[in-house]
Amino acid sequence: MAPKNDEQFKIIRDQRYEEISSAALKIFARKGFAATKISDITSSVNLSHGLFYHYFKSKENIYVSIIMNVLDMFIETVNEAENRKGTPWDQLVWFTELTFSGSPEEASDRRVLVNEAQHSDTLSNEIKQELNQKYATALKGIARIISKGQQEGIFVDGDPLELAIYFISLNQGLLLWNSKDIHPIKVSVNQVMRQLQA
Amino acid sequence: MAPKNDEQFKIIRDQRYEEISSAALKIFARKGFAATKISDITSSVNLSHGLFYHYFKSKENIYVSIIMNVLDMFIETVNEAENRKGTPWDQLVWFTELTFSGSPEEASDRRVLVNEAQHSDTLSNEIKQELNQKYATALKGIARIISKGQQEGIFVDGDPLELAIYFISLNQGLLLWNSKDIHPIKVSVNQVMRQLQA
DNA sequence: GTCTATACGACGATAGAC
DNA sequence: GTCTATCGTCGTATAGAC
Repeated sequence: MAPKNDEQFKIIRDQRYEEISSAALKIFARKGFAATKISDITSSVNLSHGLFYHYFKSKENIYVSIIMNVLDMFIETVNEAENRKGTPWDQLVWFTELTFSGSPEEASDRRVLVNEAQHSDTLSNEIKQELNQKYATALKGIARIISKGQQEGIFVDGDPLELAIYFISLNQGLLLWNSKDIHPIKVSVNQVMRQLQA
Repeated sequence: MAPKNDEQFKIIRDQRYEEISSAALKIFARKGFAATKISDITSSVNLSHGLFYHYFKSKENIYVSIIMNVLDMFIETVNEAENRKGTPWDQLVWFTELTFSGSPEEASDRRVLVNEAQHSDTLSNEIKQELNQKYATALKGIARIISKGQQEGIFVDGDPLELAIYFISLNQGLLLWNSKDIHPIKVSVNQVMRQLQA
């Protein structure tokens, strides 16, 4: 009986889960894993300390789940770009525009977060490996697009995987740049694409 | 009397100071400020816990002093490039080669460290401002080189400061890339310079 | 100058009331 | 399901012996 209540509970629970994750992402990105206190998260969403642990097993647990989620979306975006209509050039332009569209803060936060996770010593090797694997998957997608573009003669010659690394490095370097408070810029897609132009 | 002893003490103290700083840089870069324990630092250089505080006032103190030092060296390198013989192109090639020469780990560590410091919420605003100012100083140096190159017609058109940001972002993105354990690459100076090429 | 021992506070996680 | 109260641990910084 009352299956409807169960479902509604689940929906509320899921919404709350998302709300907590989203707030936590921002805080983790800005303070780092170690410096982030559970109370930082709970106070930002009006959640009691105790109840937090009904949603997540531990601090590491929420941290890892957030990062995996970000990486999955990253892979998904690359796949969308690859399956899109248009030339490889158009596909990467679309990807770049998407990377720098929307709130710069959110994009920066995601980047900073993943960056810290990949680099940090606090995560176990298994998790870091899984993380790197997801990242590598996305990278290979970019490399495939570049490779196709090379065959069509619109991209510069060279190892597609290496070119993908240059491409991604510039993208992420720019994202990180705009998270600093020095001189934020409106990223020019053309300038980013220059790097690959034949 | 015994001024020689005093001097030798100072030399030993300075050497020890450098030794601690150098070890701490590596650890801070890999674990982040918050996750780094004083004992991590002291145990890596065989220093007792108590004695550490004869060298540095606090954990934040050593952290900030290391970062300021890294940034000063960064500015110094840009100045050297600018005052060098050769075309602006040669100057930036030299700078890029230097950036990726030597131990990739050390270069990555410095980059990761400064990156965290610039982004982190734990540092006071005064310090972050000083830090950003140093960074901006270096950036303006790069911009001047680019501007000169534009006048000579060897660099692409555009706001020199913005182009400097692209240039630095790519450099740093690549440094961060090589600090990940996915697919380290030997950075090609030509590929980096493509971005500025007229 | 170098060490050991300890004070003191902070934080993650849990227990248990409602 | 939600809260408050508390435990246990860890880590910075200091005090004080040698």
